[in-house]
Amino acid sequence: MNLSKKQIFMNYTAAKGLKSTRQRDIILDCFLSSEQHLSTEELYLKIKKQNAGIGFATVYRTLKLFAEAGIASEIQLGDGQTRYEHLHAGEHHDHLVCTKCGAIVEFANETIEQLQKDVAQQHGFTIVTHKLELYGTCAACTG
Amino acid sequence: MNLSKKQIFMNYTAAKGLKSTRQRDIILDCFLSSEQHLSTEELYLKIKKQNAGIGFATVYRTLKLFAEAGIASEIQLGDGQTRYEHLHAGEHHDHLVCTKCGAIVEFANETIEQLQKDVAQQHGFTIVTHKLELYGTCAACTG
DNA sequence: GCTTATATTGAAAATCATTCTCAATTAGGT
DNA sequence: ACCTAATTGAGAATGATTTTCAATATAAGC
Repeated sequence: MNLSKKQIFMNYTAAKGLKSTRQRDIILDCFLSSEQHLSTEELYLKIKKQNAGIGFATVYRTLKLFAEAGIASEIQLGDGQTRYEHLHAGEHHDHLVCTKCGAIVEFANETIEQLQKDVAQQHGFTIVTHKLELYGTCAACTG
Repeated sequence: MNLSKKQIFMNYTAAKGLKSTRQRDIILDCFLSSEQHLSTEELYLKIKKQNAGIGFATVYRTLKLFAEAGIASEIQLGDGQTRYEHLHAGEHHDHLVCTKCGAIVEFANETIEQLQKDVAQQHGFTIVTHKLELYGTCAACTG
């Protein structure tokens, strides 16, 4: 799976005439081996531990590149930081966010997706993406 | 309708021991007479045209106060700016956003709301709020 | 393997939206 | 009118992200 993500990214950079660099390899490995929903800064700090000397500007740039290449997608969960999650082709999911402990749970619901399409059609919109986030407290924090 | 929003706000400030000021009156009037979804900066510029000498810090502060008072709510539509919309008690709606012309259409769908609650319950979450945005192109821009 | 053109990098400066600081002003109760 | 606390405006400060730019590294051509 990681192999194919790397493939996709290499194909993308090749097609765009971009170069393959040590930094991008390191950042990609680190991203792929990370849990979901890391913010740019969190990933930057993680990378820095293993490989000093990679600037945060490069991490910002590279994550944007991952998103362009289609192997990552940006999410904003209301804490003012952009996070990136792994993107599996054709898949889509939404988020439950615990406002107390910050836990993030993913879910997918085909019926909701379909209703969204219906709503969009009623208003003449052609939907490209959507964002659905449910904010509240998780089981542990609700106690 | 505007009268009752003013009432709600006056009740809120009174209960909190806050004072009623010229600036807050102007900002409230301007907000109430504005279209939905204005960003803080847009509202600030609109106010400035009519009443020079109101600082942007005051507009920021006052809009936050409107949100606290329950007559406005903050929304983030992915353009990096916080927008405020009129909040009608008990009502909730979501947004269709045209990524070409920036048009924003509101919609409400009871079935989706119910499904969200179901999903949350399945994961043990107690939902407080949610955010649903559909991004795509509106009828005019799709052509 | 060396040259060359171009993409990339790191560091610092710049930007953008928003918040904070603080001295000066103002509202509201007494 | 007087006092106390809330409010204001301006600018500084903040935090996340982007840009700039000179130095460096990569891929392609010879």
